[in-house]
Amino acid sequence: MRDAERSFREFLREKNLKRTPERMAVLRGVLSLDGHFDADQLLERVQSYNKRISRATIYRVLPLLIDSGFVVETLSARGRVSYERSHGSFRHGHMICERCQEVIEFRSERLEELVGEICTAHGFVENEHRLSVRGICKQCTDKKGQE
Amino acid sequence: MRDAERSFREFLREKNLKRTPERMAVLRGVLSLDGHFDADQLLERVQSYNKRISRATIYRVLPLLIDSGFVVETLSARGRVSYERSHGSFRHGHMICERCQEVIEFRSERLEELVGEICTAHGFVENEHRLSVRGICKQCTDKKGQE
DNA sequence: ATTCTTGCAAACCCTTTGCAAGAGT
DNA sequence: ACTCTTGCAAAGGGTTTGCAAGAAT
Repeated sequence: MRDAERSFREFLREKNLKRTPERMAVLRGVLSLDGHFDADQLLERVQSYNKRISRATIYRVLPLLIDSGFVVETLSARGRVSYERSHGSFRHGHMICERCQEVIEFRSERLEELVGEICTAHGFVENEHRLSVRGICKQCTDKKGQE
Repeated sequence: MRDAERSFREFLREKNLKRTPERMAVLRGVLSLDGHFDADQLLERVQSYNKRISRATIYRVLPLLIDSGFVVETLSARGRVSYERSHGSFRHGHMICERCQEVIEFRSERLEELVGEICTAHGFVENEHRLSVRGICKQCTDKKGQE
């Protein structure tokens, strides 16, 4: 968290952007949220620190957090874009159940390695990757069987 | 193509939806488009078959094509959702260059297998998966080096 | 005949933006 | 001092929806 702050300040300095309490509060909000969140949820969290921070600020800071690698965009149900903390949260993929919309996170060391190899083979420098699998979760399959 | 039509009709029948020329035209549009496209591009293509088909119809048919597995949603640059044909196009991942926004497609047999294994381990029945890697492409890395 | 689907245009909703006041360097 | 950032509220732009006319079954 201290590290994150320092690293974000560094990013701001490099880009000649100012370190404001609002920006730091949004960073703090992101760090405090686990899993997926949308702009509204982030706003709510950030406003719990400082009620005066506006929705516009959330939308203005989010791109900075994406550029600096703290946040990644993800796709949640039905065309909605949401966000996810990137730094500090371990890498994982998502399994999204098309029946109940549940999002199951998983992790695979072999997957990380494999992706690394594929990137190297293409001369691509990886920053981040996301794997999402769509299908039917165990619960729903079981339920279906009982019908 | 014939297969796709048949399969989509089957899907419509199962859902008690009617087979209309408009719906079939949107399917045809999707099948004719390679790679990513957004609602507008699809509309344009579909209107080249039948000018009277409206934007609303595109938006109404797209979810059907997603549910029936012909189309998947993907995330393109800066929070924009786009679509991609699913049936008939081989499975692949995307490498998205954060500098030039180029999308490079790749394919890996080992990756397919690995994902299959992971799903099995979770009792998850896979329909489709997407891997996207963000980073810097070879061209941009090379260019950067020359500066 | 009845029910579903379409096109139109208005409504929606999330995101972006212009502006004047305020904060950071 | 100068420039950047913020909040507000209005604008924007893609997506959704109510409705009456028109197809599909």
